[in-house]
Amino acid sequence: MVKRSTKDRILDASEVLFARDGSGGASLRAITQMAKVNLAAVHYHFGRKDLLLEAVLARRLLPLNAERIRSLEAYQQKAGRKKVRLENVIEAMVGPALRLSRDETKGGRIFMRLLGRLVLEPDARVQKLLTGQFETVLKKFEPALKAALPHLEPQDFFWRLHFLVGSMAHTMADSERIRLISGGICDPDDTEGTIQCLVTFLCGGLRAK
Amino acid sequence: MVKRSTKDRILDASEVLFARDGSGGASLRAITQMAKVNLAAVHYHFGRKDLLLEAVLARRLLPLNAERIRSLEAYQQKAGRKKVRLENVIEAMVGPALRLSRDETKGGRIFMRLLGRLVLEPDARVQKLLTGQFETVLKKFEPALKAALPHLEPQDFFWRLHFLVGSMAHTMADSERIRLISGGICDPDDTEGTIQCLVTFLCGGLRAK
DNA sequence: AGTTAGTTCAAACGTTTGTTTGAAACATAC
DNA sequence: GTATGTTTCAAACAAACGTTTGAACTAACT
Repeated sequence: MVKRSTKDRILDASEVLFARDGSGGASLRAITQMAKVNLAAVHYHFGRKDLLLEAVLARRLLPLNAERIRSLEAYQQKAGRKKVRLENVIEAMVGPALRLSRDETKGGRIFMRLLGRLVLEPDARVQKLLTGQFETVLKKFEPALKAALPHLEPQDFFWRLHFLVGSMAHTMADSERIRLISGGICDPDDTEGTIQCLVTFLCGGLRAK
Repeated sequence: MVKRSTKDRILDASEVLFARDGSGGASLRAITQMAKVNLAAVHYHFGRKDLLLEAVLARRLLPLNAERIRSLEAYQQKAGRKKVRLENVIEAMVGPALRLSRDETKGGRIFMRLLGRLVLEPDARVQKLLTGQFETVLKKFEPALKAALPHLEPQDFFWRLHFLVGSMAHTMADSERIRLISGGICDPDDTEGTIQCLVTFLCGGLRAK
């Protein structure tokens, strides 16, 4: 076990505590205490509290979106001249996200909870960051999605995209409630099963007349 | 214009500021200032800050869930001996919620944003309150839903219910992003249109093979 | 008018907050 | 080994926080 750097230890602790207590609720003292780091180290490495939050986000989101685009391009390559099946487009969109949300070595549930909370945070800085990230992905996916759903009116197209994001975000962020509500029947730790279940649901909804 | 009571003014302001800044981020000083009320009035009327939050929630959630159940029972009555159509069950579930989320005289968007934030708040007290509210509704809806979806395995049933909640919550809580992302094509202020769109999507997803 | 219960008020309590400071400790180069 | 730039540290800062207090006000009933 290599000793992690001060910077990484701060990021790890921030992720946990921002997710648990909110970006406003988590105090730098709690963070530095958990990270076993001096209080002033935060300001030395990140400047201000909100810049620390940005760093926590960027660490996970940049690789995630790169992976989504890589996955879509792999499906496109495999399809050759034909258009990619809707199931595959959706899998490329939600699969990497859900796998990340279950990968505890990369923040996993904790990071997803944080993300879910930030989506509704009206802070302009956070919103710019999130919307920017999402639009990059959307730009890449929009053509493939429209090709797979040629019968959809533009209005329905965007609404259903919106509903898709909702289901995905809720499934990523809230992985334990389903176990409780289903009385143990559903197992959120079965990542690939969950993905398949979600893809089926979403494709059904997207194709609905 | 009748002057609202101190208690109501506190609830109104709390709703706005809890939604904007989170339950931890909103200070009692900001709330009482917006409500044009003395700081100590909060403790006089509600005791503690978290009891104030509970009161804000109860004011909207109790009538909402009553309305959902009333609506489902109306459909059941109309169906007589036959089982209620899936479209109607879903409408009874998401319709009242979405209408509330667009009714600015009853908190509207603001309250929904608050609700969305609280879903991911790990505070045990808040979770108990929310899960309790949801289970009351679920108990009432479960038979009708299962009857309308007889082919579904229990596991798929609960997962899809989970996805439904995600789409619904996201649509209620985040009403402006869709306008932005769709480039103005989608209008979240068209409440009934949104409901119909969402019901179609959800039924498609729920029925998917 | 006098009494009482309900409500509002300004002021203060002790904590905790994000941020700053300047010195100490560390590593790397010459 | 001394000098240089980077990182950590304990201590302090003003500001904001939730909560408490006791007196002042209001309205209703005797």
